[in-house]
Amino acid sequence: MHLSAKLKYAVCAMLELGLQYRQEFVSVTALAEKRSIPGPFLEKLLLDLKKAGLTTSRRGPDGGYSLALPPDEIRIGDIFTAVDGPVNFTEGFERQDSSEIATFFADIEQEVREVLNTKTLHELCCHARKLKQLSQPSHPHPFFI
Amino acid sequence: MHLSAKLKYAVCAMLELGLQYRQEFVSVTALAEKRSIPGPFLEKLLLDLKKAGLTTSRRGPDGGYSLALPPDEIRIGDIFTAVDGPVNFTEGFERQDSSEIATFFADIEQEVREVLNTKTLHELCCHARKLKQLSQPSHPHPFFI
DNA sequence: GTAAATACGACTGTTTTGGTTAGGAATTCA
DNA sequence: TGAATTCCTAACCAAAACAGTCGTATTTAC
Repeated sequence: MHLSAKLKYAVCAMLELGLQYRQEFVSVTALAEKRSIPGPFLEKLLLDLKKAGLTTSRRGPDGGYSLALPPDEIRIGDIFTAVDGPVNFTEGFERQDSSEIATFFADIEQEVREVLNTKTLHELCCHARKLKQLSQPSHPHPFFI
Repeated sequence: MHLSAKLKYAVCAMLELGLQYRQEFVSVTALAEKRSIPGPFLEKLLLDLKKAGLTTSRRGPDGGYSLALPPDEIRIGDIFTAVDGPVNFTEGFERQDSSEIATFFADIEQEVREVLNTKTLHELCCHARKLKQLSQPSHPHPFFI
């Protein structure tokens, strides 16, 4: 079980939008360059995220995309669902001779959903900021100079 | 996120082998008919499961497949891994500019693995037996006759 | 030897994935 | 008004993955 390229791009883009939340709108081109994502592909992606209510956009000069919600109200599972559709482990098991498996897997499916819905974009942003701070401290403490 | 047909077939087959554990070897043809799985496809599948150490086989008349381990030592996650490869949420995020995401998703990946490794084939078998008993009680209690 | 079964590899058609191209519509600013 | 900038939409395409078949070799039991 692996993640599609589309979903990985989506997570990258959402992280970047999360880090720039409440600043200016970010153009598709800028996002694509910053995160090395094929431009036109990212465009469709951001549109999917918009349809799912996770991003919002503005056209014209200085337009671009932005989060539609604060990062702590966006769950990682929401990104999965918006891009790849909902986690579904029971589809195809419903036919009469394996409905036993369907009910068993409904449980597993629910637990996986909870894993994805427990973590938020805000947590990912915090994690990213912390790592960046450790690797390139831009304002070292005076004591160490 | 959905399950491949291959994986669904594998779970069906493993359940059937689990229900018949310690009885005779089950031929691919018999399994395929019982669970409505395309024969030649099931064949490759059972071979994958064998390579992963989950099933064992015997050739010749009265040959067939059987579990290589008792059902309570086979985790649902083992079936996933054998058929579709290991759960991998971090691959592709390792490149320098998104290693932050890789480390964040390593956590999520681990939690998903735990969900799949917590449930065993034995539990699935029990679940199936219970449902079957409820829907078609072959030996109803004398009191109700 | 013959029949029954697995083992193995090559092959095929369809769907999904990853991505491009081209043009239209909205917004801003001069 | 009009030109530049940006999102929006749809059609298109190649390559890979998926689902499944076929043919044949090998092992085993009788």
